[in-house]
Amino acid sequence: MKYSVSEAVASLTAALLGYAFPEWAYKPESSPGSRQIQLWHFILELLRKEEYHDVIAWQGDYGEFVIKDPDEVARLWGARKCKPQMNYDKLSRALRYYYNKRILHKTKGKRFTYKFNFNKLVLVNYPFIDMGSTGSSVPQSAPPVPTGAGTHFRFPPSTPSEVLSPNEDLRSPGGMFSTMTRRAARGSVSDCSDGTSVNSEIEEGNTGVGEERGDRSVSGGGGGPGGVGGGYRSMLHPRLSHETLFRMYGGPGNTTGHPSSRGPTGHRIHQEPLSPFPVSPLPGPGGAGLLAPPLSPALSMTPTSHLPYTPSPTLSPMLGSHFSFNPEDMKRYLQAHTQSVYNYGLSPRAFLHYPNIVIPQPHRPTADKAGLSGERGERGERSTTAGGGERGTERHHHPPLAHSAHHHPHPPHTAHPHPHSHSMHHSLHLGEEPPHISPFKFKLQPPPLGRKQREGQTQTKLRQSSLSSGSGSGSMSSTSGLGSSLSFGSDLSSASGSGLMSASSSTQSLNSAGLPKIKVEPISDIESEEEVEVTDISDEDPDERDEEFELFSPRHSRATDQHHHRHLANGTATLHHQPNPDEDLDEDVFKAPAPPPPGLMPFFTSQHTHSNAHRGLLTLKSEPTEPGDSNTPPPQTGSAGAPQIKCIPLKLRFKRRWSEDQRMEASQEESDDKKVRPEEEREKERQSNGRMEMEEDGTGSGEADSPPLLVYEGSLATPLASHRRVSAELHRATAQLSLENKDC
DNA sequence: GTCGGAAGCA
DNA sequence: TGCTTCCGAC
Repeated sequence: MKYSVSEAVASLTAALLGYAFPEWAYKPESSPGSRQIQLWHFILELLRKEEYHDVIAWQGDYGEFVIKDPDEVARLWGARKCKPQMNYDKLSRALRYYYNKRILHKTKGKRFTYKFNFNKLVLVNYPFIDMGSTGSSVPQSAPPVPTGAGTHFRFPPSTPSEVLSPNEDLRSPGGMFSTMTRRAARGSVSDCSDGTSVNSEIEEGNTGVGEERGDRSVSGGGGGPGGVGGGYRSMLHPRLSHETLFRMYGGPGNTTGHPSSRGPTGHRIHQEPLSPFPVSPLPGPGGAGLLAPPLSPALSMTPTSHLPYTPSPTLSPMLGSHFSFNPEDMKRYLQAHTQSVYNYGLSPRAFLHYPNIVIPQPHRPTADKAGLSGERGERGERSTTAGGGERGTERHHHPPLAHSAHHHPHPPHTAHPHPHSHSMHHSLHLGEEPPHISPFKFKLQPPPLGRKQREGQTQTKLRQSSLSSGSGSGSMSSTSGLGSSLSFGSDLSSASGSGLMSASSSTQSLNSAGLPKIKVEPISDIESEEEVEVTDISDEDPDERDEEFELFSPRHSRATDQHHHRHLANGTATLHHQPNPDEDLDEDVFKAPAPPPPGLMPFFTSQHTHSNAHRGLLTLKSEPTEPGDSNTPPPQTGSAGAPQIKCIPLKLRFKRRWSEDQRMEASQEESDDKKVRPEEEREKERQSNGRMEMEEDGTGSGEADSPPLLVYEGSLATPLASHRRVSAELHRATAQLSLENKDC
């Protein structure tokens, strides 16, 4: 067809250009519902052509581009669409429509600067791909964002310099072909004769080229997983499973030589799927190959001016070589992605593309009922220890982001109610490796902006936890959420004081550049516990939730603070969201609960809905160790307490743990008090603490911060202060009951 | 400059 | 559906 050629050309062009931008992104076919080129396609076209870089170019953050010459761009667009009257005002209106579609965002404070939400584009273009574990249940087209674009991008763009490494950046398949590419790239962008293709001539003969490119990428070290024949064209099966994706993107670190690191074709797949774009949904001539995830245009083309290195899209230092997992590089990639998450809205899911990244998973050798008790014991011990750095205690809430190095102690998720939704988990288990506990965890470090507040937050009792999903749109200033570090797979339950540590560590991790960074650090139970915040965006307001990055955005944090955080004694808060079906799939990454230990499965399975699942997660996450929370988490707003749980053992268990912890803490506290304070004072304090606890329980004030899950239906709702005591007792009693329900 | 509603077109 | 056009508001 008319596109086959053009596609091939586009593919080639992209390859030659050295930036892996899936050709499908430029194709009309990738614009559902329209045979006409869409504006964003057009923009991409311009962006990928050097000749237009003086008119429009990638700049700033990942996916961010600036229209240097609005009039010219408008003119080109008008020419392209045969709309001579086109002007920037109209063009910009069209761009604004992308806001709600989440295809594009406006970079506030920067004129003519926008950002692509690649994740969204992917979703748009890969409707059939189950991007998230729960993605299947999520509507593809998220609801419009009521708050408008204004609420987005709370994070000032951070400099990519730290985020991107030249190598990574350049790991595009076709760097060496830059010259050709440029030549080839020259097309008539303003050709209004052909509404479907910007550069019709260029795209001619696209077919087949993609494969070639794919091959090149393999040999060229390109970006890609190369191997994957078909270049950007994807030969994906209509229903690409997560497993497949993982395979595509490399399973366990290549260092492990995991089978999953190889593509279907047997080509080695690189673990660094840099591009936010997954394989093209379009069938490729090659047939079977999965494409190598192309580098994101943003990554490859991202600005050069402020980068310490020059990420020329056309030259890749890495040419001809295979990617080998380099922790440093990986880290950078992660950072880039993180940045995207923070600043650009990319989903944390992007981490899925980084098989080598170890997302701490709960280390539960047995992953059984015993796990809890054991865990509990560990925790208890830890709780008494200030900085316990034991590892392997992280728990499940981590989204199954990566599996390679990181072992998933969880048993097969066969019991999972959402086969599709949690396919990721399955994929993670590909090639079941021996249990391995990652000694490191990756934490998303909030951008600078949040830091200040975060510190403030920390100082303020570390009450607000960042990742909350709030419904309200926050102001830039409210960055409390930023302070939270995301710990994928980190354990919520933490020893007391962990929050502080976490906060400090996070702050620490923030570099002067202010980039959101991925913090790689030894897993500390305590820390992990506190970091749990991350989470569940499922409940967020559709609009807000919509943007993945918002998970990390201050706004969320703030909102969460106000409405969803559960404040932990240690200063960390767990957030919970209100279920929202419209959520972006991206969020699933977070949402997707890691498989619970067998014993807990019932609980999870019972959570059928998205939100429920989340809650389940949250519940786990919030597994509280903090004394302050020990009694009862605040009631979750909305349906939190819904009788979805048939078998409550989990909660009960948690409860029990809480109670125990509380007791322990109390004891400890008392001991401490005895040392330094008179009995009377101690008593006073205890009482005070008790009140606080009760309040946090949900029996008191904490409506805003209602914690999700752990809440017991029965215990939660005791609004009256007079009932606090009773409630506490009830909780304890319940905890006891948990023993009975243990086997539920 | 940016936003977003409204109406209209293909 | 995806803009295009117009326009008032900020």
